Amino acid sequence: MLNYLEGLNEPQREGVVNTEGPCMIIAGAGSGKTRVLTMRIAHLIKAHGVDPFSIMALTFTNKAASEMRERIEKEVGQEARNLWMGTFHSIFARILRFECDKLGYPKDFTIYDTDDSKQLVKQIVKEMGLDDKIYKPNVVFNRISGAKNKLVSWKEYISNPLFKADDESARKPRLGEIYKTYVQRCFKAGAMDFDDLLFNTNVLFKEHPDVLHKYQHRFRYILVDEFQDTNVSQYLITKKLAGVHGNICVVGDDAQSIYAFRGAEIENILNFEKDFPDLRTIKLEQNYRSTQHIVDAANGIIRNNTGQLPKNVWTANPQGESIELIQAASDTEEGRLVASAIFEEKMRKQWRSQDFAVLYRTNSQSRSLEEALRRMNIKYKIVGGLSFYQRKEIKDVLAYLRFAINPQDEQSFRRIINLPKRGIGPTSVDKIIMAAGTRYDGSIWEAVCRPAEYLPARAANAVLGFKDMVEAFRYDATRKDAYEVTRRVAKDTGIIKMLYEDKTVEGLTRYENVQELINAVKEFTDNPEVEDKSLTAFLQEVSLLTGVDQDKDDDPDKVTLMTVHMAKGLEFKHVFLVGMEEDLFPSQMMLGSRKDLEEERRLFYVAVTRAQSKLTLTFALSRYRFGRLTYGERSRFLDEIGPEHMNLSSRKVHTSTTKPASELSFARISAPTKKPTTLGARMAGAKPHKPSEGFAPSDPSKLAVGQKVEHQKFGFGTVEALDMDGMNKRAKVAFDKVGSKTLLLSFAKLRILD
DNA sequence: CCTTCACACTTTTTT
DNA sequence: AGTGTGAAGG
Repeated sequence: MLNYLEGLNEPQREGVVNTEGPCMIIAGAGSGKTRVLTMRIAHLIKAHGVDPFSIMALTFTNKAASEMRERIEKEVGQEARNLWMGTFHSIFARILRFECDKLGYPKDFTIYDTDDSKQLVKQIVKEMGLDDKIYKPNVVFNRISGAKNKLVSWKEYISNPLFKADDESARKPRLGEIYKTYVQRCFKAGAMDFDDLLFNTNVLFKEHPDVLHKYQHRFRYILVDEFQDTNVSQYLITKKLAGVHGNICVVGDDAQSIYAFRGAEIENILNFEKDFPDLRTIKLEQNYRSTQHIVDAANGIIRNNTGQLPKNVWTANPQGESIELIQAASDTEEGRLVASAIFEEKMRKQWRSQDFAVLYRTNSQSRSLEEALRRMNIKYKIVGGLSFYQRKEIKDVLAYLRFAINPQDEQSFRRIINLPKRGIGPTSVDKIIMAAGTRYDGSIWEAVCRPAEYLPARAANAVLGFKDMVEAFRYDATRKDAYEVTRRVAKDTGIIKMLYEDKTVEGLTRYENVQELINAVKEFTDNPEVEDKSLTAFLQEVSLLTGVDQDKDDDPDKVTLMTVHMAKGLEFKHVFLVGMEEDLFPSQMMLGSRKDLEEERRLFYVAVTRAQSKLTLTFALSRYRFGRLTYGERSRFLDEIGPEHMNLSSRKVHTSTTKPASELSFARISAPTKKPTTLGARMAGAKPHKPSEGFAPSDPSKLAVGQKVEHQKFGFGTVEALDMDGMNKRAKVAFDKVGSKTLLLSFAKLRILD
C-alpha cells in the first residue's frame, strides 16, 4: 500500500512521511523536490485520510501546479481535483472573490495586469502635471509594487520619513502622492493589480479575524513550493494561515533564488526558523538529474557567492561529456552554430528535438536563434515572451468583455471607447473621465449614460451609441455563456470587420488571433469539467494566465527556446546556454552591487543545472544590440567553471550548408540602403502647382468617381474612389503630377472641372 | 478628428 | 530593430 515510498532515498522519505508540524525542505537542484512534494500530498490523502479540501499547496507558476496535480491524481485519483493548489495569486484571488465585499470591492472585481497598471501610472503622472522623464511609469510602478510587497500602504508610505527621504534624493518627492492616487483609482475602478491580490488578502486577514479564523481552520496542511521566491506579503499570508494547525511545509533552494528584483526575500528562509522554533529541517542533496561534470561545475559556480546555506550537492551519475564552450564571431553565427550542433547531435545520438533547450538571458536574443533553426528546418517553440493574452488585439476584445462585466474599469474603458474609430477623440475621453470624477461620483458608466450633459451633440451621440452597444453586451453577459457573448462582442463592435479589412500580413495575423480567442472561449464553455460557463468565470480564469501556461501544442517534439528565468524547474537532456558575454550575462543592469551580481550568478547556476547529460555554452564576439552592432567579450562567469569540466569547441559553421559568413555579414551591414520615401520622391520632382485663375472649391457632395478635379496644391487629377462611411468623408484622387492621394473632404479644397 | 512622419527609447528577468 | 509619442498637415 505504501509502495510509493519505495525508491525514495532517506531524506526524501523523511520529507514525505513527517507530515505534522512545521517543516522546511532545502532541496538542491535536481534532488527530486517535486517528487517529495507530490508524494507528501498523496501520503496525506492516502495514509492519513486527509480531505483534499483542507490541503493548500502554493506554487510559483500555474504550470507547476497543474503538473503536480496531475502527478497526484495518478496516485490518489479524482480526489486530487479538490486540492487547493495553484499559484499564490490564483488561490488568493479565489478567496478574495468570496470575501472582497468586506473590503468594499465589487464581487466581479477586475484584475489589472502589469500593462494596465503602468498605463494607469502614466496617466496619473500626466494628470499631476509631472515630467514622465523623471517619473518614469516603469520606475514609479516598481516602487509602488515594492511597497505593496512589503505591506506598506500608501498611508504608511506617505507618513514614513524614510521613504520620503529616499524619494527626495531620487528627485521624485511626489511619489507617495502618486501611490495614493493609484490605489484610489484602482479602487474606484473596481480593480486589483497582481500585488493587490496578496496585499488585500493580508488586509482581509488583519481586519477580519473571523475570516482569518475560518480559513485557518479550513486548511489543515499548507505547502509552499519555491519558498525562496516568496516575498514578505506572501510569507505573512502563509504564516497566518498556518497559525492554528501549524502544519506548514516549505520547499526551496536558496541557491536558486532569482526573483529578488520582484520582492522575493531569501531572508524568509532564515526567518522561518525563528518563526517556527520546533522546525524540522530536511536537506535533499543527492542530484538525480545531471552528470558529474555538470553537478561539479554548478557547485563551482555557486561557491563564488557568499552566505549560501551550507549544503553539499552530489551525484552518483556517470561523469558524462565535458561542458562544451563555443565561440562565435557574431550573434548570427552563434545561432547557426547552435542550430547545426542540434542537427548533428540529433543524428548522432538519435535524440528528439524535445530533448534540446536553448536558454538565453533576454527575450530579444531569440531572434537570431529562431532564424537559424528555421533555416535548418528544426522545429522549435518559444516559451514565454509576450503571451497570447497580452497581444493588443486580444486585449482589445478582452477589454470589451471586462467592461461589460465591470463598467467602472477605467483602463478597459480607455482602450475601447474609440475602438474601432467612432469619433470620440482624446479630448472627449478626458471630458468623460472628468465628468465621471466631478459630477457622477467617479462612476464612468454613469458618465457614459448621460453624455449630453457635458459633451457637444456630435460626440454625445457617439457615446450614446457606444453605451447602447455595451448595454446589450451587459444584458447578454448575465444570460448567455462566455462563448456567445465573446462572439457577439467581436462581431458587433466591428473589431472583426476592422481586422478582416486590413489586408496586411499583421492584419491577417491579428484577425486569426481574434478567431483563436473565440475558439479558446468555446473550448472553455465546451469543457465538461467547467461548471460555471459565464463570461465572469472565463475572465477570472484568463486574467491570471501567463505565457507559460497555454502550451496546448499538438506536436510536442520541438526544441524549446526560453529565458533562463522561465526554465526554472525544468530539465532537458541537452541545454544550450547562449550569449555568455559580459554585460549580457551578467546583465549590465546587475553589475551595480554584490547582491545583484550574486542573484545573476544564481541565475547562471539555475541555467547550468537544467542540463541532464550535456551542456553547451556559447558566446559571440559581436552582436546586434539596440539595432547597432556592438562588440563583447566572454562572460566572467565562464571563468568560474573549472577548466577540467570544459572544452573549447572546434565547431565551425558548415560552408556546404550555409553561405560564407563574409557574404552574410556583408548583406546585413550594407542592408540599410534606405530608399527615399515615395512622397519625398514625388514632391522633389514636382513643381508646386499654381491654382488656376479664380480657383474656388466646389461643393464636395457633388463629387463622383471618375470626375476631373483640381486641387490647390496638387494640381489636376481624377477621382478614383469615394469613401463615405464613417464621419469623415474621404476621396482618393489620382493626380497627374504627384500620384494618388487620399483627401479628407472636410479639409481639402477641390474644384470640379467640367 | 485622424493620419502620417520623425524621433527617442529600449532590453532584464514575471505573477 | 521595433514600438510608442509628439507635431503637423489633411
